[in-house]
Amino acid sequence: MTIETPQHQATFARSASEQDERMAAILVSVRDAFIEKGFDGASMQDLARAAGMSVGNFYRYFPSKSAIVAAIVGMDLREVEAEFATIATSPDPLGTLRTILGQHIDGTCAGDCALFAEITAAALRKAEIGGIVGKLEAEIHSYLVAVFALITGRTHEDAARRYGGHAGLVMMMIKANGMRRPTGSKAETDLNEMILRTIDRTLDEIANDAVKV
Amino acid sequence: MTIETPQHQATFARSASEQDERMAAILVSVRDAFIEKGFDGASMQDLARAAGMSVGNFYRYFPSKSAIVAAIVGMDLREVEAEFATIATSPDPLGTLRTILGQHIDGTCAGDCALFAEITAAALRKAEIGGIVGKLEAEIHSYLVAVFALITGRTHEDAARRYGGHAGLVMMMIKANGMRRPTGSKAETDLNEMILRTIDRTLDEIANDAVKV
DNA sequence: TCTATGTGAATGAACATTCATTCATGCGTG
DNA sequence: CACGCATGAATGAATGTTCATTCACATAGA
Repeated sequence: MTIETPQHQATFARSASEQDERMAAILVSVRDAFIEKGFDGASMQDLARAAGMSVGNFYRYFPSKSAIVAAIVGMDLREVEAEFATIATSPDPLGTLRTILGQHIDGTCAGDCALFAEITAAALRKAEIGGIVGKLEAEIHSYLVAVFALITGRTHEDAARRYGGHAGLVMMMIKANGMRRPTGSKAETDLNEMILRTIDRTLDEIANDAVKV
Repeated sequence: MTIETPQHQATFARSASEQDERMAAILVSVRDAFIEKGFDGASMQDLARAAGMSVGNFYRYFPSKSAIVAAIVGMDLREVEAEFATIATSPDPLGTLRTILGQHIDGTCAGDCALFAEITAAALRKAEIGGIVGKLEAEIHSYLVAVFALITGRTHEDAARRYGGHAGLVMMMIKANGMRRPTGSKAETDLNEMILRTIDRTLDEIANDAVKV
């Protein structure tokens, strides 16, 4: 079983967009393998099998495990960018931000949480991955600050000075929430509610700090 | 180089407390190896070397990696228990709790954070470790609720119902904070401050909810 | 001597990485 | 159109390494 482009087997020399699609499909499969076995736990043969291809061919796509993580993180970043684009162009940026954050908290998050935890752990150990993750987080932080600037009518610099901590807190909560083991207990829903409340308050604090018109 | 008890080579047939000390010393060394290489990344020979003993002998102490994690978590639990004992017997439980939580946030945390991240990730993957960690977290949660009950003059059940989410939030923030990569940037101190503020507010909310006398 | 404590070589499985090879297609030539 | 060749895509066996786990053996207090 091989991963195939929609119209089977596609052409031979692949176009750039076909390659992108291919890459994305591979990353999705590989992600599952990482979730199941962990960064060090997943062998290259595991990953190749998950991607539906031979080991040798897999090495044509990724020269190392770190490269895979970099690719996955890059894909995540593109998703986040899309979300922030939605927020920025929305008639009600704050409301849209709240909605999207709420979805991230409530979302079953399936395996993404596990991957999050896995990558976080690896980032603390391998400098290479630490750098990649650090860049991702810095970019998300900057996007958040941009939204805060938009909401309050402040410059990006001013917003960064005032709300940098707020942005960090929101990110931390989303991240930490994602790394919880789902238990289905009352404690879980209690905490969920508490997180949402805390995020709401944090955003309120910013909204109430908008420059007067 | 071998790890030795203070008076070299110790006696032969060891007393129970000597064994405990030995075990603790081994765990401390092994912890470092886990921090450096990760759960899957650290091999049993790595761990044995870190503990300053032969592979074969190491297996006499721990039959598996999971057993090591269980032992480490058990040690951590005993530390946490000691902290909560201090809080519970303090003349000002709330103040003492604030102080201890503050220390956990400010603490350089050295490698403990990395180990935290590592164990969290492993807990999501290996059911065995998930169970151990889940128990640890449940116990800490219960200790926190007990302190909240003490502070407000409520029963444990009532406190659990009212403040279960609060306890979860505090734990989550301590945990998430511990897993951050130290950057030394302004964003880091901003977030630190924000976390402390959020914890303070959470505790205030509980303190203000004490039963009237 | 007996038993708790310890050693480190040995074993076989799994691992990352490489490589000789095959496959399938596009393309130029006749 | 038919033929053969160049080339990107894919294969999976081979290589040397590391791993978890076991085992035969050593040492030293009791």
